[in-house]
Amino acid sequence: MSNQTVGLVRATCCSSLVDEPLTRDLAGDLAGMFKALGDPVRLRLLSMIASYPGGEACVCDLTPAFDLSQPTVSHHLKMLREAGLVECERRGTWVFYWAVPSALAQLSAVLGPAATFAADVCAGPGPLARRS
Amino acid sequence: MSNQTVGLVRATCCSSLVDEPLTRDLAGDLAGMFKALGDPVRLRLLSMIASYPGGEACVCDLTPAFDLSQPTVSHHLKMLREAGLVECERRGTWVFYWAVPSALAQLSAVLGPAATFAADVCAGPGPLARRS
DNA sequence: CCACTGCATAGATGAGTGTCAATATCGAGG
DNA sequence: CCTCGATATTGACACTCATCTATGCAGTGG
Repeated sequence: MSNQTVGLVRATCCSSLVDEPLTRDLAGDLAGMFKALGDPVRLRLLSMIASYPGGEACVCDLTPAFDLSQPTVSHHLKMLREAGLVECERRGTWVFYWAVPSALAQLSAVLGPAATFAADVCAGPGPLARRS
Repeated sequence: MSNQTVGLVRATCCSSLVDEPLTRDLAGDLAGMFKALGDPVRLRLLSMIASYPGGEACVCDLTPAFDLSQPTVSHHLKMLREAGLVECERRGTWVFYWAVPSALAQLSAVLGPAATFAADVCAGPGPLARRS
């Protein structure tokens, strides 16, 4: 529903932390994605994938960048995949991964309004009204 | 330090997933915050706090909303606090929590560009070039 | 057909996490 | 002071997770 701002992807309509408390279901879905990002290795993996020329990267390019065994990296990629943050495709011997824009946009949109809203209302961190 | 854009807090300048691979340090910091959001209870807590009138909420308002013991809710609030996502203050008998805008803005900023970038380059999810 | 390379899966293990009951702490009010 | 209500802390326990080694599976190329 509702018109989407051109050039700015709004995954699910207007869902934000500040508009109203998240429903149990939505919170569960979002938490699943955030949890996938809650590991330095996975965050770097996603960043490497997204920043690779063409927006996709081969596993053979990612694995050597970590001091981890190949199965461990493969495991983290699987977590990102199951969270819906990346997708992959086999091309001959190699497997290529790319980020899922809509998923990242949804997460960004959930946090964005909360940040700007709070920044508007109160200048800087801290409570707005100090009723003793 | 460093000047902040008025009305829109940009925690660390222009850091995004797609610009370049995240450094080990930054990935660690960000992952710590994402991990804190990687639990449905904490996500709902943050949402309830941020969406409360005035942008802050008393613990006594939050606890009854969950089918969890009071210590458990207190534990989750501590996690959010240690991640830098919320701050709190005691007022008499009660303790009030509010969200930290700059932290949420930083997380949103890290994901946002990645989403719009990828959305621009390739229409919809999927690899851009299919070189067999 | 066979060996080799790239990647995923399986099983094991130590560290971390979410939850609770019990207890401590902190302010308010009599 | 002494008690009471509101939060935080502690300690315990089951469960999840990050990591490894070993193994399996899919393409490639001789």
